[in-house]
Amino acid sequence: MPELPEVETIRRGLKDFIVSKKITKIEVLCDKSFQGQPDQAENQIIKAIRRFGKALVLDLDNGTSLMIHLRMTGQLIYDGKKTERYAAGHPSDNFTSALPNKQTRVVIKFSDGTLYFNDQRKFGFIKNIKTKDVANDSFIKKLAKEPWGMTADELYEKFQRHKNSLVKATILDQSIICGLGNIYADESLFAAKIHPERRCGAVTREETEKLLKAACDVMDKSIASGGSTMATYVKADGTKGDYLEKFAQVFHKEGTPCPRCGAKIIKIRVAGRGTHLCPHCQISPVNSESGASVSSESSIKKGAKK
DNA sequence: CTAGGATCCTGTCAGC
DNA sequence: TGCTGACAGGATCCTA
Repeated sequence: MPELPEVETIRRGLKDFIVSKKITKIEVLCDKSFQGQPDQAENQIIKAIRRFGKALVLDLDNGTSLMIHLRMTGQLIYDGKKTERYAAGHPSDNFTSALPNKQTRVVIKFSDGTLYFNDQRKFGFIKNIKTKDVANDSFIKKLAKEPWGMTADELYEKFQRHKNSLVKATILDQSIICGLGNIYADESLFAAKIHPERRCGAVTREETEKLLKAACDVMDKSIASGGSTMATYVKADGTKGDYLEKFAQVFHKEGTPCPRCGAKIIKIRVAGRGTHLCPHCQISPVNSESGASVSSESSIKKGAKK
């Protein structure tokens, strides 16, 4: 779940709590969630936290690193001894409830606090690798540039290479453009007025530029507000990051009016993912393009449209 | 090489 | 109330 803005939020927040602190103990509660030797990281000081796309890397004193990927449902929750808590990742009651709990997979202990890695679906992981091998990690080395560092020409060229792919599926591919996930893909396409089922080959250079700019804007805003799901807690005050409520225009908004034109936002399925859009602002290729080669698919109605 | 679908896993919710 | 199937803020693997 966590997309680039959430992971960046975690990195920034966690930095103050754990950098230059020593890991005293790592407890692995679910074998699948930790690859490698946890004890390699014990009694090591964390020198830095880096982010590569949606992955985090903690560099340790002894030349090894801990790579963390939260995938769909991962969370990192730092619990200080003196009641302060910093939590981000997949939103849930775990942010404020007692830990460890049933979804806690790995516990990283410090002398003055504890970092919990929670992950309901166990898709995420932590792994121990050598710091010098980070750049060659199979996941990290495939990552494309993030939207801020990519030019419209570069993205347009990639679209031409994948001209028969659906544009939404393409921008979710981290080797094409890095950082977008299901939320920001939908939000960016809405902002750029591009229907998610358009074929990449039919997206113009100008639209590509709008899309790239939209991706930057949407994620900038999210990072500035602390990601969609972060939360800083003092004691158990129930506050949460609320990107979805404050900034989302279409994501999880099916049935509500489009903020631009008032038409009802709908939810459909594209490339196997729930996809939100305005059927008026984002013109369907089925109705507009001559090709007619795009298979119409089931709309997961809820705001079916009149 | 690209494109599309299944799959990993647990929990929740809608519909019967 | 209980059961069943669909779905979930990700990425990889397998197939054509």
